[in-house]
Amino acid sequence: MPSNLEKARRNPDSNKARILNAARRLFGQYGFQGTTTRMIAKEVGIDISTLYYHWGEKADLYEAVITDLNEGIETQFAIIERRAKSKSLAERLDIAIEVMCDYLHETPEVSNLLLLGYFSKSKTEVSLDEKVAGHIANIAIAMGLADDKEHVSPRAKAQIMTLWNAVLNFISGESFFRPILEVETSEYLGVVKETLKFLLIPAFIGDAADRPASK
Amino acid sequence: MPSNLEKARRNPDSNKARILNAARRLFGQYGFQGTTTRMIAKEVGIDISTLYYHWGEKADLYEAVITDLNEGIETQFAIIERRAKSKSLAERLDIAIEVMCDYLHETPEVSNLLLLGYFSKSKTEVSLDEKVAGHIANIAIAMGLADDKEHVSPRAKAQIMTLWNAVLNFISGESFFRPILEVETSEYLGVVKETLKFLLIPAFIGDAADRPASK
DNA sequence: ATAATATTCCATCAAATGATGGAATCATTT
DNA sequence: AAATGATTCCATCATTTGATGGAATATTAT
Repeated sequence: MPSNLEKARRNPDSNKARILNAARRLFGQYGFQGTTTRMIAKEVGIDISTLYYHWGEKADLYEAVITDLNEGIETQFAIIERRAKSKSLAERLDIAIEVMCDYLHETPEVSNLLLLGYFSKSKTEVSLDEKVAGHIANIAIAMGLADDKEHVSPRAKAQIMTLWNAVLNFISGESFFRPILEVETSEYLGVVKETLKFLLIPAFIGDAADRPASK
Repeated sequence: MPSNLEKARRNPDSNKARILNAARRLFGQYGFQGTTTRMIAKEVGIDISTLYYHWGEKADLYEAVITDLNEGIETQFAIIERRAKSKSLAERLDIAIEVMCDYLHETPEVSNLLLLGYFSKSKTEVSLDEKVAGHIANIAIAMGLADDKEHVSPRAKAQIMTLWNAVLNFISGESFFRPILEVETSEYLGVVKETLKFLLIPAFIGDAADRPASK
């Protein structure tokens, strides 16, 4: 329920809000099945019945987490769209990569939750990311690859998905990928941004210009 | 245990082997925490104590699944390496994308298991994919981007990771991404391959051209 | 055929987990 | 201060889950 979420957001010190935040961290780290209501309650330092009082059953809390998270992402898209206005495609992509990488790196549970939503089926039907189509379309528009949500070409969608997933993967899998890359924590985000820009921006541009022979 | 796995592989009709295969499918679909030993036993049509008799505790079975899966992947890398010998970089990348996409598309649990391994921390420390570093290095060598496992540049690693992750994401998230792309099931794999080749091959080639000569 | 070994299932445990009722406490209103 | 409502915790349930002992059955070796 949105009014329910609103209540938690208005008072960030309330137990209700603290539960939501702890749930986000833990669901993001261990997934829906891997997180117990007791883990969340313990993290907040309250009894589990307080948790149930505020959010109802576990699946409802999870749903609230996802809704909250999707709104956070949409806020970032709005920022990108505003900053990308009247820029070249290359600059727009640069901005998009910068903003999303920074945002997700600050709140790594978000990437994790999204990826878990994409790839793991929960026995109990909790998944609810039909929002993704919207995200993809929003990026397409912000990048100037489409004029409205209904007319994004499949090719543009596939390309944006590749980019979007790559960002999520690198942020979410940092603990996994960073040692392999042998870079310091402080350098990781920079390496990721650089790699993504280097790999993908030329391809997007080449495509937008109707594929001239590159290089 | 390798000898343990070997036993199951030698007799694919044995309950031991059937348990392993069911476990792979279910762990891949629902993750470690989301899969119960009873689910696996039910799928095979046996009692759970038979499962415990053959594989010991749940975590051991999971470990066997992962080991089995990693060996399957290494087999594919060997195929790629053989077929890619003495081809141009563009052709090598093409072959790698073709082989891995086809293989993973036939056994979608594999991508899922790998991704879950990357992104979800299990409370019980079961994760065991230090193999990934090896996979990345293997691709780098097969692509001719490096001469030996110890000397793969971070940049090459990051690029290969992007490609590798993109493949896993698209295969594993098909049920999620295909409706968004609005393509038929029969077309999906082709669209994915095309997108990956189009986006990534030029970037790899451009980069290799900048590299101080090696081959 | 007999003995030894391997495999399977039934019954059962203990712990963990999702969930709830109800008493106690705190805050707000009147 | 009293009354009303909101919040919190304790105690407790019913299920689910990982795991095991032991009897029964099948398989293999002698």
